[in-house]
Amino acid sequence: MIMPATIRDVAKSLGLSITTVSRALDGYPDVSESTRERVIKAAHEMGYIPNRAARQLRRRRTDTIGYISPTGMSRFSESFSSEFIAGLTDEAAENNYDLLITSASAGRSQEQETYRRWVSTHRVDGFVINRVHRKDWRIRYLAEQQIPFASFERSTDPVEYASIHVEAHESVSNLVSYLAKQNRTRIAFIGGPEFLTIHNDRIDGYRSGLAENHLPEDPAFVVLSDLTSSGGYQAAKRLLKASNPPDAIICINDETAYGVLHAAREAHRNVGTDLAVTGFDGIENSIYAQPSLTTLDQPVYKIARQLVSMVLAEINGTTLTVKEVVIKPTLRIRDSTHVIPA
Amino acid sequence: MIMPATIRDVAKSLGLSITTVSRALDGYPDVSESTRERVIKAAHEMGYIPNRAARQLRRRRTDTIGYISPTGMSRFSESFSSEFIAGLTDEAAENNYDLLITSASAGRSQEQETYRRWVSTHRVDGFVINRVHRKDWRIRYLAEQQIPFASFERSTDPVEYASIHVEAHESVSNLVSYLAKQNRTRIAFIGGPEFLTIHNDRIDGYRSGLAENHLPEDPAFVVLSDLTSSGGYQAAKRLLKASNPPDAIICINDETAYGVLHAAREAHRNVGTDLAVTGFDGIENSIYAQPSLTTLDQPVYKIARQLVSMVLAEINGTTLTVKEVVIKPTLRIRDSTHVIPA
DNA sequence: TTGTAGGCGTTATCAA
DNA sequence: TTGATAACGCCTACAA
Repeated sequence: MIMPATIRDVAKSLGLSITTVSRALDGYPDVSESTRERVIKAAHEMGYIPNRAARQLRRRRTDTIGYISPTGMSRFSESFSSEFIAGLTDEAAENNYDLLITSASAGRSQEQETYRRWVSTHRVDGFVINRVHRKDWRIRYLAEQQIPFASFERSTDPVEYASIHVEAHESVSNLVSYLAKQNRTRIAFIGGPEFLTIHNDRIDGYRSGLAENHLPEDPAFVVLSDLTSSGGYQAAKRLLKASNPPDAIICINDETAYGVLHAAREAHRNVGTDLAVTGFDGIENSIYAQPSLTTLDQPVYKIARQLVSMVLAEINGTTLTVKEVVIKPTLRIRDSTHVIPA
Repeated sequence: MIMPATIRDVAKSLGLSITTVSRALDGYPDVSESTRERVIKAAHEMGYIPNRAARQLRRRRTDTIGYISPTGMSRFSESFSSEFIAGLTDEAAENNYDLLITSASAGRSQEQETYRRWVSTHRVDGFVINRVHRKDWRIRYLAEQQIPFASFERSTDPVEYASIHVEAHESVSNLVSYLAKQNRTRIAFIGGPEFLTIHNDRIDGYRSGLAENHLPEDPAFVVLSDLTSSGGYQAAKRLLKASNPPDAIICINDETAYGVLHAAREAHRNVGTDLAVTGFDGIENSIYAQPSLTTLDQPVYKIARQLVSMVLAEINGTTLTVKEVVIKPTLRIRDSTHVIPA
């Protein structure tokens, strides 16, 4: 195995001390511009890359961010995950950070143990958290341990932390109004597990929307599901075989909506006219659904990147101007709610 | 931040040298049993965990295995990925290894760059490779660079490497025979991209099966798709609207089969009687499909674990007794091929 | 069976 | 503006 160049090799080749080389490369101000240029050039030519282990040992940092992907019931779709992970990795890599990923069943002891192990062994400098619960153990734990982290969506736990929130209340409410303007009056909602933040946000928006449009809320029109397409399929089947079925179904996410589309097809309902269906996520292939899916699009990749940059800021002690970022999703109107004139 | 105990702390607390502590914990034979016991006890009590960076620096190893998850066209299903990643992580963790994961579009320059970067910066000690192509750049590259790796499925590249292969030729051939015994004579096959190893294995098995049962091969009955359920849906739609449609469809994987089930429902075909449908993977919820899906089940979690243990063996220079492991999938017969007596 | 001491490659302190 | 030197925590010849 060929040994990579060390900082010593670079220093020797220039007749400089390793101290100077180190500082030139790290951008310290107390080094002359001409020297810095020579150093950077030589380092590049020799293919010098600082040894991570040595740097970590000395700096007492791991240059690594952790992401424990929640699996099990109510998982995210593959395209959500891969976009999210791509965003995390790209932002981390650009800042010379690694991303340590593992998956663990959400809420199970396995998950807790992993967090605890990574924290107690200083395995990572910070965390990104996804799929937040209304009361979230992870958030309380990390805050208490004073470990930097940023989360996608917020819990109700009374602690301060960095987060990105996708506005849902108003957006879903507007979605209801949009459907009401199509003279739809029997609008149903298929949600997720009640402990999820996103469920609460979105169902609240649904209720506001109904109220705003003077539509009564029928308890039979609210179904809890599990964010999967098969869950959505089952839920829709139940809704559609009622004596007075809905003429619109708002789904908590795109996956659920996929299942609804299948159920609608089975029930010979004409999606777009007979029955409007909407999702939430804007996952890549929602446009290829049959028919294409109206959805509230959230920029997953961008969100992931920003979460990493927020954690990095926390790690570096930079004070964030905004700790609670709010993003508005984009309504993408497609055929699943589009009444084609007869 | 509280500093974790170091080996020095442990040594001091026992009045021993750090050398002895180090060797006692690493299981060297030249340390008395009584001393070893004392050391282990004290280390445990003090919550001593060796500092990774220091150990890596000294040993010149990263104790990390890399996995670059291929994304983009023809991606695996979420449940495949999470089972696979769980297997990798668990086996790695048990051996005190980390798993560095990222995702990159398969075959794109982004993927190549990531491999090159991780190799050239000695970022990982070895790789696990998934979704192998018939001719696979990654395999040639890693073999050439002499980086330890193990792959799920094999390419045709003439290099030697550790791998796990799930037998498909005979299994799929037997599957054809099973369907033929139900007096099905018009058996179709929906495959994946031709460059994938699994496509070639499985379609070969399909062809052997046809030959063995003296069934003609109809080119119109072989459709290439992309391993996704929407791909399977499109392919099945085409197959089913033919003037003389198939009475059985063998799919390259479960995801594809899901799409086929939907298409069959749309076409009012009675799956199980009119039309048999089979998958390959045995992903967790294949049993919940409507109807439940007959499939060739491969133990993804176990395979992932074994891949890691193979890489570790390579890294440690242990000679593997078997470099090319072959696993037979289990045929799970369910309702999608089960003719319910009238 | 145990201890001494040197060094892995880097950054940080201090002096020049 | 630069350099000598001491850590960071661990492993491992080699010596005792």
